[in-house]
Amino acid sequence: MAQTPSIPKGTRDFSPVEMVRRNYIFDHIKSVFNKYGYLPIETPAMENLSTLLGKYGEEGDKLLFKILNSGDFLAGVNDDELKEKKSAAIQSKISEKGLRYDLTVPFARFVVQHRNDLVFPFKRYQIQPVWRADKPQKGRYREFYQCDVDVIGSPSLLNEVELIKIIDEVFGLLKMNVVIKLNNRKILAGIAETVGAADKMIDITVAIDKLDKIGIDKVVVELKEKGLSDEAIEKLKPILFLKGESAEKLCKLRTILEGSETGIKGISEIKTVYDFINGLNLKTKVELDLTLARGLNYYTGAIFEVKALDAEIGSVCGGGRYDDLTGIFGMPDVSGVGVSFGADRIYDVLLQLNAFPTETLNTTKILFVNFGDKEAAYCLNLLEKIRAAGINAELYPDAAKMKKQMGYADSRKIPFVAMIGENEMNENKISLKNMVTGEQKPVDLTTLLSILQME
RNA sequence: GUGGAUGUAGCUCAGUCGGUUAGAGCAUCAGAUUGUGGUUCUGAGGGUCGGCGGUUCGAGCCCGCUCUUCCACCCCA
Repeated sequence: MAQTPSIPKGTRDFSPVEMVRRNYIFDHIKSVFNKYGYLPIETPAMENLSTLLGKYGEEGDKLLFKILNSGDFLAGVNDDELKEKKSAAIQSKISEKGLRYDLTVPFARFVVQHRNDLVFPFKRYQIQPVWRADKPQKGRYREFYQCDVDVIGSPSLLNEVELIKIIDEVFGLLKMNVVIKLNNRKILAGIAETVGAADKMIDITVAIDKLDKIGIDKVVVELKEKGLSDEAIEKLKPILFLKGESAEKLCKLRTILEGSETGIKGISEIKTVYDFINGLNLKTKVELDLTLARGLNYYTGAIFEVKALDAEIGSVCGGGRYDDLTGIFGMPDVSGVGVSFGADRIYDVLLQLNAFPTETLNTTKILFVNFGDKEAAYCLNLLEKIRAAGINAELYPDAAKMKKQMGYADSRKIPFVAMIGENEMNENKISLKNMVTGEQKPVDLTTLLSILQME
């Protein structure tokens, strides 16, 4: 063999076993989405770059995969630009399409484009791969699936509550222990306002997000670097060290943020959500986490993040409310909220915890041994009847040696093998072998069907 | 984007101080067994030692560059 072929960095092949497991995740997620009245959509893998650029911040733009224009892509580039290797200037001329980076922005585009055909509030789900030109590492891929649920066109906090319920139900079905972390961008804005650095909200949230990891001293250093005054930092400190249960924290926070209208609004939003979910029978803990920031800057209200409790991995689900995502596409004042399940990370967690059900790969119930053309033709008739009864069955395609055909059944873990040679054909019988017990006996078709259906 | 590690058969990995023809287990294929799998025994195939260049009489081993994979940071699902 020449060189073994390979696939691009950060991408993966999925074997049949892996696909069975992935479908196990997708099927459960879909069933919950459907149950709450969400409808499926799909959008193309590639979007116009104008749709994608500028929506994910500067970092995000760098992580977009760009698609080279077809045909003579250098035609519009002038010699000077080429000679000076001005990548940025040339890029916009040679590439006008890119692979989608998430499902939310394409969804916003979809909503604006089809607004006249949609009924609002529009509840949709979308399960498709997305691509990021990130450096791959543990739990991070360049091609991965997101499972998005969003409701757009309704400002009601009942939607937040519904999403929390959906998260609770999905992870309940998958038997995964998780904690839902909840925060609100308005509170973060209120904090920034209160300490007198309203314009530094993002910097403040990113820094306090690291509090657990790097400790207060380094956070202070980082905030100073970002240009926050000592005075502001002193005001911020008591907020960072708020202790207690979520309700208690909220109460204290309300006093601190008194002067900020936005902050108070954020608190009352969170409180409303809590009041609703307290009446529900949630298995998952919903924790108020003031350090939860989330990078995407289009969030304006609630933000969610779900962490697996029994595995060291980043978040397995995240999302939030965005008040004006469609505004950038010319449709202002439409509020939406949604979350995204990271199927690949959920997969990694379940695998690590050995939490996949076992009997998932027995796709074929019975294999017919091939003894030659005459016998095979006879088997084909039987197969038709067996399959009509809803049983997965196959005939070995070649009249290979018995050892080979039995070995095939064995390694495919097919539980039954049917052997029909000249004798069986004459007697109108099927020699049925149970591959688990090794037991073998001649049966007629009716008996065979009832044995297979019992399993 | 920054820093660290890694790469030998399809897979997991040995390979001494730089020294003859690079090994093992698993997997694959064939035979023992022409209508019976798993277990066993015998045999076979399979290598650009990640790639390119350098040092050397001689490189899987030393040096440089590059790519891959993994880990940390940044960020993120």
